[in-house]
Amino acid sequence: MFIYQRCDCKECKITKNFPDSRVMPVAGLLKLVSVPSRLNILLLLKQSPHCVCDIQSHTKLSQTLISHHLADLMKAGLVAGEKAGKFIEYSLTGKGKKIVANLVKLF
Amino acid sequence: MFIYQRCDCKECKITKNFPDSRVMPVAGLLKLVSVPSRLNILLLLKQSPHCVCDIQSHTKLSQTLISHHLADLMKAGLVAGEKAGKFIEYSLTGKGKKIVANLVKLF
DNA sequence: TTGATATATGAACATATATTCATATAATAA
DNA sequence: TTATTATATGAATATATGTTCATATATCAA
Repeated sequence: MFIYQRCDCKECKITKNFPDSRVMPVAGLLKLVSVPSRLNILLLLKQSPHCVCDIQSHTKLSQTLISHHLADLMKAGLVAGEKAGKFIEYSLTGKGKKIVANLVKLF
Repeated sequence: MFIYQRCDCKECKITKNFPDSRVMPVAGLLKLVSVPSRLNILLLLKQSPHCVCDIQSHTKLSQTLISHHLADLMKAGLVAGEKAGKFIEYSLTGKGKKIVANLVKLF
């Protein structure tokens, strides 16, 4: 077939190295951190743990939006929350730290 | 103010280190690479340069979609195209290589 | 020329999802 | 208890954008 004659990667390793099953989860993570408001929250948590109201005081984001984002980030395993009396301290998980560390290199 | 009393990061370095002007461009890049079809194209180009029809033969993406994505990736400076007769060979730029290299660490 | 291949592009469509709104729960303070 | 603070959550809305469709240009082959 003509097309394959012109193709450089004759063994076509790509689809083996990066099948959909591997690409999709990563794309999901990237989509999660690609939203400015969520990225801001992650950068805040990289500095130190914060409760929702702390995040509010550092940003222009609404309480509701922050809660939603934190829920999403927890579901993805990037963030964990620990109850501290009236507050809930949110912090990066190991996975979250690793990812944010890689992201910061893009700045 | 109450909120600041509870806040761990008293100097509030975050907004200085990561102002919107720095966060937004990165978020834009991340959004670009967070789309599975675009991420697939980048991973293909990481392997070696490809023309549109090569990418088509490696994926299930339509010619039109590939062209649109490549245009977007070029606009962002991640990809460059070089005319080779009837074809156009697309490859990662330096910036593109750097970013894809960091992304691969997330796999 | 004519036909086929390779690619680009603007408009339309479809869909995902960020954000807000209204409201509920839980804990603390008075 | 009541009032206030901290947070969560489902539904509704708003919007961005991925994808397709129709079509145009350019190159090469016959």
